[in-house]
Amino acid sequence: MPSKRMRTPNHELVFAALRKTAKPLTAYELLDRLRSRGVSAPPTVYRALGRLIEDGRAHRLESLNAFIACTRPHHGAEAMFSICDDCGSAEEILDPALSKRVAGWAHNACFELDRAVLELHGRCRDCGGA
Amino acid sequence: MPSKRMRTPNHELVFAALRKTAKPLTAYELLDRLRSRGVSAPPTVYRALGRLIEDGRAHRLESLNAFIACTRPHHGAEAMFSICDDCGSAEEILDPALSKRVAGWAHNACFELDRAVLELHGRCRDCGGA
DNA sequence: GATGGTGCGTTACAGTATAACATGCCTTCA
DNA sequence: TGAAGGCATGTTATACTGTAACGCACCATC
Repeated sequence: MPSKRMRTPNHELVFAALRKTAKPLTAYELLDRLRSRGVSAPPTVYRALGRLIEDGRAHRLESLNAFIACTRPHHGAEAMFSICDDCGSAEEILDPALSKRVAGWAHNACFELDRAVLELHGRCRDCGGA
Repeated sequence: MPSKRMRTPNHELVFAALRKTAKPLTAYELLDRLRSRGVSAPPTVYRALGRLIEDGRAHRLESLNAFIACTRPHHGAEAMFSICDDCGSAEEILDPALSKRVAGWAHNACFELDRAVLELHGRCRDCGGA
């Protein structure tokens, strides 16, 4: 029998809040935005985030302690981001050559890779990447 | 006139504690280990860590909220790590091709790169990377 | 109608990081 | 000599991030 787990109103509230902004949001920012919708405490937010991440619908940005919606579901744990420290926006990086290079390194080093955290900080095209 | 900033006993205490272990340490683990040496509160540890990082003598592992000594000083912000989720060890990755690929992506995307956070989670050679 | 799985609300707490202010030690330079 | 400023530190308090542990409700199954 496959999983019994379902999508719930809380999951969708959090997901919708993430999608509404271009910037990653912290769990507490999400909480503030959803209090009016009945979300009252951190565990609710964290539980929904955990679920969205499991399901590939959101990602955690480790270097910001923040979360972002993932529109295009992807394959492995290969989620890579560019983060603009000026405007706060973050975008998913899709670069197969880069993914391949990471996998190649792991293979050469006999490292059994589970998850790659790749987050590039700087300034986006609009903010000064002239 | 160059910087007046000096290395102080606190910096060296923290640096020595980091070097004494193979595993990354959190700020509070460092604090516990250094209480007997007179370090009494978080700000002291965080200030020393900030300085060590500025000076290229330590790195922060974003996905662990932990810190590790950097023996070989390096060039840019290119610090990349493999992290074993079994034994807790972390090792610096030196892979020029990978660094180049990251820089290449940034260039193509007109992204002005300041700092790359690259942390690979999995199992090291000893722990199961058979 | 018992049982068990899953999600939720709530409280309390653990873990991570910094603000703000006071003190002391230098160096500089009048 | 001594006033002034920079830097590191000590101390207290607080902010931010994340989880444990409990109890309840719902729903499916048998």
